[in-house]
Amino acid sequence: MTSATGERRGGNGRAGRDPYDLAAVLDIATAAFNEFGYEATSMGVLAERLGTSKSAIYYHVTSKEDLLRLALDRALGELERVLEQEGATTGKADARLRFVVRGAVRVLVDDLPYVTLLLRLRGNSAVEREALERRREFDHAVARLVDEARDEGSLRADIDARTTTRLLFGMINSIVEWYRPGGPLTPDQLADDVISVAFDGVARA
Amino acid sequence: MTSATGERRGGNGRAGRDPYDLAAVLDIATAAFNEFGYEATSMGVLAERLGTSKSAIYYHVTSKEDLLRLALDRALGELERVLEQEGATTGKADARLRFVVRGAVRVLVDDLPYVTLLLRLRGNSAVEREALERRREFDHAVARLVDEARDEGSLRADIDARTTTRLLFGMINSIVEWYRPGGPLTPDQLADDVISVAFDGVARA
DNA sequence: GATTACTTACCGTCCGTTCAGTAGACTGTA
DNA sequence: TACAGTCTACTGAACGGACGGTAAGTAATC
Repeated sequence: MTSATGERRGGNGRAGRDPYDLAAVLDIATAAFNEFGYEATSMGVLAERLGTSKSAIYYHVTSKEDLLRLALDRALGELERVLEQEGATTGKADARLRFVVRGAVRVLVDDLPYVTLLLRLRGNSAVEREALERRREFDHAVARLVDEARDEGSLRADIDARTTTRLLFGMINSIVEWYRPGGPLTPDQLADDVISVAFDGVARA
Repeated sequence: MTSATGERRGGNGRAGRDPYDLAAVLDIATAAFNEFGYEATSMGVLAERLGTSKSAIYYHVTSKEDLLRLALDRALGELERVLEQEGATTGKADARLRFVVRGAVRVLVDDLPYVTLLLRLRGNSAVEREALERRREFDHAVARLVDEARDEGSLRADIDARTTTRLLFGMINSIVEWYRPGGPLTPDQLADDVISVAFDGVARA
């Protein structure tokens, strides 16, 4: 049996060996899923990278798909948390939208591999479809913000709100394809640049 | 033996049965690769969708990877053709950049499945790495255009040119994730919107 | 001796690919 | 017109290997 989070035991009961680190397993699994693709990543390779055996993984996780579910849950949880923060719920719509964009960029950078995995989903299994559904709800919440900011007069009204949202988040999400922490661009600078380009464009003002 | 294009014969020699349509095979294969992911698409499913057998496919193509190569070649060829057109080689850098952006959007729409496949590559095999290399060359050509447009004074200079290019093409490439031909937005309108948002931003002018 | 956290060995399935055989269309010769 | 020969374009069955997952046993810790 698995617990609600999918971890099999993990805690420190009284007897037995040292507990191990589920987070480390997830880190390595997520990195491999991103590197090879979920389907192309074998449990054997995963075990090798973890320095254990395949069956050792199955002691803690019920299936390969369970690893995927746990990883996606983390990314989605972090993104959803942005929408719940005060900056996203109070104030002018324009400021709330900018807060959410900045928050999304931060989550993207802080949990880069997890969000990368989320953004590459295809929906081939129940786990993937559920994650896509949660992602769609996030997108809708942002779309509502865009609508409000438009009504408020902060955003241009000559382009469809849905298209605006999609182009906006297309730009944001593409960050996972090239940004690597530790480079010349700090997360805060990146967020500044994204907001600046997204709201004011690349042309000279 | 395969020909240079990877097709095995295809033409009409004198004897034998009706030739068949390689383009149709590629269409179906590309659609399936996009739907399930390349690794997760089995030759059996492909054969089923084509209404033939697995081994019939192997008469025309040497391997599953060959199908991938042919599909990627098509997408890359179309993108590279944009850079060779007159609008991309003569005139002000700003106009050339806008021409290339518009051309890229058009290729994206016209060959949506093929470009989608290209944009989701991971680089797990030689075929994928070669395609990524060609794509990188395309990106570099665009980056040079961005540089020129900046020097010319048409683009803002407060943001790194590389970051600008990436955000610009992040926005453009994200189109494959949501745009579907036949919807309310025509390809030309889409190109207009992309250029407008990319160059002038989503904020009210 | 109870419980945890494994290890080694293995199982059934599916996948990409191959191979032997063959039906159908055409050509060349009589 | 007949029919052997040649070529294309397949079919159906099979193969080796890899993969996700399991079963049974065991060392470490309480």
